[in-house]
Amino acid sequence: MSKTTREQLLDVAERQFAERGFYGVSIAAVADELSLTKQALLHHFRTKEKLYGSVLERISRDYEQALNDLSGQSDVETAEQLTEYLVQLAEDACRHSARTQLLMRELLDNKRRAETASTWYLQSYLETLTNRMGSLPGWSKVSSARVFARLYQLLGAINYYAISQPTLRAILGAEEADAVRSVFSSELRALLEAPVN
Amino acid sequence: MSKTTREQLLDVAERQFAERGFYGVSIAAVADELSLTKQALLHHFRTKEKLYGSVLERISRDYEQALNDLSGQSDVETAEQLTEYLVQLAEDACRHSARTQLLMRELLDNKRRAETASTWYLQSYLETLTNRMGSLPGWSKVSSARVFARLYQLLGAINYYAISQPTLRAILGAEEADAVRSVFSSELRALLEAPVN
DNA sequence: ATTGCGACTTACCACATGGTAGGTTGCCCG
DNA sequence: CGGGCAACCTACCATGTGGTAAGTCGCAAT
Repeated sequence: MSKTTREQLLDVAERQFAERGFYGVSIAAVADELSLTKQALLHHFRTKEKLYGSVLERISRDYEQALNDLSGQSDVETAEQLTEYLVQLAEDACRHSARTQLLMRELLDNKRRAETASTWYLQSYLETLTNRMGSLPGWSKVSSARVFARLYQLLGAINYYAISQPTLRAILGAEEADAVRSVFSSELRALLEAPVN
Repeated sequence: MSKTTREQLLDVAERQFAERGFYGVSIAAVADELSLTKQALLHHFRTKEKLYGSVLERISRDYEQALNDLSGQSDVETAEQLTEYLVQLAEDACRHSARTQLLMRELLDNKRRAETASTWYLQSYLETLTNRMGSLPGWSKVSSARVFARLYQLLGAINYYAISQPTLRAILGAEEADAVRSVFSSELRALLEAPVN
């Protein structure tokens, strides 16, 4: 049993939106990649915006589930667990670079697309992570703003690095880029363990 | 003496490209904002690509100059100087958020626009900064890959945070967002001073 | 005065885009 | 067998796009 047409369309759309952005993609181009007409696509998603929204929705579902998996793991949260989660996140962000790119674009666009659907997933995601981090031994007495600042710096480092991968490979060359990648996780740990200022 | 039309066009184009990306902007919209026709714009920049290229060129010139200012300052580089430079960079990135956004978009797009003009400014910029950091006392015995990884994480934290500003304000509310911003620099310092792993 | 030129304009065009309207086909269910 | 419906299709359209062609206007140099 193969994927449904709808899912295949979402796959292609996700990749194309990630590569060229909302305005850079035509629904005809998405449909064409599956040898369909754009009307077939419009049959599944009534408008281009709906298609884009569905792509985003699917991603946010996946993210939320990953977060739930983390939440469900245990009550006694240790620094190691959070660290490992973020290290894992970094690797996923690089592996699924299309998604990372798409979300980065969404972050850039959402001043325009304001309010509507931009906040949704980030909201609870950031909330949960901040709470987790704030309840760690070293962070319990720190202001929430400071916890959040540190967390966001880590997320920034991770996501920015993930989307930079192709560029870095071009700038540094393959071997040096791989060398960087292999030490990235351990440097990430160093940042996590850095004392509060 | 006011700005030339050409410069005004570049200003508007820079802002619009930053907000909506290359494909999201029409040259007519740029010209319209100055009450000109799109043909007036095409008179100054022969094509849309040329306009975009000119915007990028102007930005990269400014960045290079800022870097030169850093280079010229002194030979005995101290950790404090680099730290202050990065803190300054973070504040500039937030202040000139349009530029930061545009460069982020360029980073996302340059797999497509491959090779041509994407590397240019980043190349020397990263090179210089890496060398600076690598020659600091604490980093002199560390592999270049590790130096680079740490540096790139810091740049990621800075740039990601800068472009997130409007979203964060929406998610956290103005007062909490301001609170985060006021501790951001000091947390950035903490990351810089974190020991190597 | 005339020429030349930079800075614009209106008129126009080929083309791609998102979307509508109205089929056709094949399958499942009664 | 027949109705309904999902999943496509062809045909068409209004709009917006980047870009060309050709002209106007003011001004500075000869």
